[in-house]
Amino acid sequence: MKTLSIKDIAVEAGVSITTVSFIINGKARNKSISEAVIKKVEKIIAESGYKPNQIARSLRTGNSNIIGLIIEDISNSFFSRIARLIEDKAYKKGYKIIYSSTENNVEKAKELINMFKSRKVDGYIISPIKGLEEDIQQLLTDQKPVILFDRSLPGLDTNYVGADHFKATYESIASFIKQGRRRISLITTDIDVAQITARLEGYQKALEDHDIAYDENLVLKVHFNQEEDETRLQMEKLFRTVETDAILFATNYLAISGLKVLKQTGQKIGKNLSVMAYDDHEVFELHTPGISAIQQPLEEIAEAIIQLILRQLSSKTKLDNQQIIFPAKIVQR
Amino acid sequence: MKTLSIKDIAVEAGVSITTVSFIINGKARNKSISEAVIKKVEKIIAESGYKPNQIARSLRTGNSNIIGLIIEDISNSFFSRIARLIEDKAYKKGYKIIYSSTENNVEKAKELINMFKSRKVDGYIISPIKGLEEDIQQLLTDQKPVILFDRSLPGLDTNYVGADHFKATYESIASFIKQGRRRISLITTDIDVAQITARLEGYQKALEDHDIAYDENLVLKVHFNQEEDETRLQMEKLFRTVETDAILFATNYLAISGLKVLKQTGQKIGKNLSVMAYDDHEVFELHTPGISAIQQPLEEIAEAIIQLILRQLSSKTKLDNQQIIFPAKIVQR
DNA sequence: CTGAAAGCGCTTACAG
DNA sequence: CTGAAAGCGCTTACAG
Repeated sequence: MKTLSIKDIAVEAGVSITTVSFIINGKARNKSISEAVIKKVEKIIAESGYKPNQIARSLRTGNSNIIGLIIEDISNSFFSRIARLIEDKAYKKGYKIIYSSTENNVEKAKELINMFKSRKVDGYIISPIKGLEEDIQQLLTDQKPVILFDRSLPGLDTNYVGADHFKATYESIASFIKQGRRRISLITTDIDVAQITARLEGYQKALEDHDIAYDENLVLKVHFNQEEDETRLQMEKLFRTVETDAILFATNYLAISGLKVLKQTGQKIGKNLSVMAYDDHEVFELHTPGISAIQQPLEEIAEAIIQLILRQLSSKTKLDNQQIIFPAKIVQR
Repeated sequence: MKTLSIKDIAVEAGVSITTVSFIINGKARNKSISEAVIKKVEKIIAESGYKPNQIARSLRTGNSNIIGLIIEDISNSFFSRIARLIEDKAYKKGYKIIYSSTENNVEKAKELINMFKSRKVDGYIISPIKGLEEDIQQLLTDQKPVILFDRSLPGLDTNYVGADHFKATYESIASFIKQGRRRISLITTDIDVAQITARLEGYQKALEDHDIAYDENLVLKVHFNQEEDETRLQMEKLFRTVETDAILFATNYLAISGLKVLKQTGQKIGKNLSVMAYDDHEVFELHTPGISAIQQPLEEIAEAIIQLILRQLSSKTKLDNQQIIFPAKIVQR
């Protein structure tokens, strides 16, 4: 069974493909096609189950109704939740999402952008990594809507949606200090992106403001793409050799690994040790004792991203870029 | 800056677009294009950064190098992990994945299939729901590669990759009974799909084989799309009113909700209550006490899916459908 | 060894 | 009120 084309419909209805096209695209009234013809063609379309070929439409119009979403890792719950929310909202507006994970690999990320380009996606939602500046600048130069989220890239003037990581980290460390903690450890990753470095800076500033000396032995920068076993070994060593009364984990997967290590080594969280995680996760609520977490407002972030990109997509002229920064919330457990 | 087309390259090189096309598609030697021309054209392509327009290519060839992935919910960790693995493997073979969540909504799922159709995806990987039989049959009739996974649809002769849910459930219930449990509760959902009903059947058969009467008060079927609060209320009521010494949760998100309820009501897991979850989750390993779980072999499942679909994609002739069922593993904690 | 031309299925400026 | 025709950027059968 060959799939139907606009021509088949036109022949069947005894009109030109132009007329059919106008009707499909809701331009019929505009173009003053007679009601009778509209009715007839619509009936034939409905009965035949004809669906316009989007590929042909894309080739002709240059757009695709697809938004490309580039994230670090879809299996990370922060990203998968955001992805679900974005997909949902985009879908309601007639846009589809095509996504891919970069795994923090610059080469893969560049390829993804190229692939999205050659597929003529209408807009880009990117959680960027260092090294993509040029590629993203090129998209901007080509007048493509680009929304960065979670992380921004210094030197690029783009739309950005994120949370105030510096402030959230600062406050979490301050809350540790208020509890009387002095030997506060930060376990973070070595990825060189703004949202991670901001967490280190928030940590340092909070210590400084409370007259606590920065001790680099308390800071562990885990290599991004290493095996979890390796990460756990490093943490175990830190916990064994350095005296610590509080730990802030800069990502939820680091916190999960850390909790496994603490469980295994039998170190109890509570009177002598406080723990907090960046980005909430079901594990933390259910853990005994509950683990405090810094929560980014996922729903608001997703909504802001979609609003920004739709605004760009529907505007003929270049709009001013917006930076939308949401406060993150500390959930004490 | 206009994007380059094959014509620009042809003009620049002083050859026809036919020649350029042959070179791009690796058919140059085949078509006996001279080495000198090949070199020259390749150089120009590399220097100009020209990327072929995939939309035009798709329109002409009828395929897209895109595989459509239709799942229940990308934010469910079972699906997001599978999605990541599939994306990874597909990517290495030059295929891209475009995904969407059905949210167990038949209408949305049908729309997604239609959208994928009109985007001319090369193949479909679907975790199906009841009501899609006709649409999927249509894809098969159109000779499109279709792989169902996680759930199968009775009456459809397709490729299928999944786990033996009946056996896994049977064994988990049997292990409860071996521990001396008699009042075993099953908390499941009301979605009418094979992989969920198989879990109920495994539960019933295990009870029967061990001469334990089936008691419907012990079985809770939670409505799929309801709010978590509602689910928790129902569970709380069950735990309060019905005597239970073991609980099998038929999905990981139900188990997570259930653990929250148990935590809140102060019911301890251990001597008087065993708990097991279907599909593992980080929560279960870290929970105190650890929660046993039924683990599907995600890596093997993803690999089998990709193998099957690539096999179909690269074969000119119709291949026999395969059903690949992996055993699930019980992790006792 | 290489190219002119048809055609994939649409949209739209133009003409009547 | 409606249609013929050009063109989006490719691939490929055919011709030389």
